[in-house]
Amino acid sequence: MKSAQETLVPTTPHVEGDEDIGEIRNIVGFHIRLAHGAVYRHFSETFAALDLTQKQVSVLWLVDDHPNIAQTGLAQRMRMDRATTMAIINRLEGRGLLVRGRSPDDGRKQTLNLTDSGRAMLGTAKVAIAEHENWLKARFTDAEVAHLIELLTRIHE
Amino acid sequence: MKSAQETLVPTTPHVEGDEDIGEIRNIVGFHIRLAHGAVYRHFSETFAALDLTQKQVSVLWLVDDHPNIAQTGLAQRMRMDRATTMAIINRLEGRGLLVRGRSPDDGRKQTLNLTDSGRAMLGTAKVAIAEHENWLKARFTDAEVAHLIELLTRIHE
DNA sequence: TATTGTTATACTCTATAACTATA
DNA sequence: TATAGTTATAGAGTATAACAATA
Repeated sequence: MKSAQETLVPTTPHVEGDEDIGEIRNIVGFHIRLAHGAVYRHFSETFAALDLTQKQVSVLWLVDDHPNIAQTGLAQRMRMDRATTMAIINRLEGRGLLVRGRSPDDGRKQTLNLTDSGRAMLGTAKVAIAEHENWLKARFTDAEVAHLIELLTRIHE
Repeated sequence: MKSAQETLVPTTPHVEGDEDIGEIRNIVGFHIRLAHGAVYRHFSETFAALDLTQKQVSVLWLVDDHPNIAQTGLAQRMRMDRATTMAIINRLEGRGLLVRGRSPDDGRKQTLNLTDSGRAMLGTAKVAIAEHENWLKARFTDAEVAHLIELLTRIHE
């Protein structure tokens, strides 16, 4: 994309309040936030027609990969708390993309599974994800992609 | 706004629903989202006492680096739209951390500058950011940090 | 007691639309 | 016409607290 000018800010002063942690562009967290925002925006554009968010697609995908998964299992994989997970599940269930069921093993748990409609939606979503990922990966070599994933994994795992 | 579909992909035909784009853990966007979430949560904990968000700290820092910056200039650097920027500025101004002024050059623009209180808060925040960054960087070598920033920059710039 | 699901609540971020003032 | 700021509105994500049912 295009860059904002940046490029400067003369390292500067010794004024009070100077803890000397450097410039904001050297802060890793700042770049993660901006990169996430850029990815989020492109994702939203790509999925506007499907009316699905990142979280919703991830949930559909994970439920498809793990039939009968409980909400807590989903929450762990997504690094979300129960309440946040509930909100997303409610939305997807309301649209008829997945169904809740009773777990035969544990009366406290519920099973989550995709409906036929949900599976069809996931299929379409995966095509859009492939396009989205191509946009994202276009600026990297395969080795760089692998390295980036490895570095990011060290942060969230 | 652009609908996705078509454009691609018959890498694997056959079975319906099989787009064969691999596993979710090979999706770069998935890892960026999880990493961002992990960083966001740690940031929130670190800044709970200061009651500042990532966005708010970034704005304070950028205003300090660019005195008299206009809201639109800030929006460009933060990759936010005007309305989002307004909300953050209003909050910070309400807390007395920055002030709006009239631009002498352009009657449409306003100048943003930190108050003494804002500068003091930024000083404290930078200490907390240093701690937060140390937590984040602990899992990387210096070379890896530099590489990670370089890769992330290619995404958001 | 601990876990799972649930509901209620609240705040932030994000975005769009429409309006005003200025260029 | 275009830009800058503003206001109103809305949806999504995030989180905490409290509760019921089950283990």
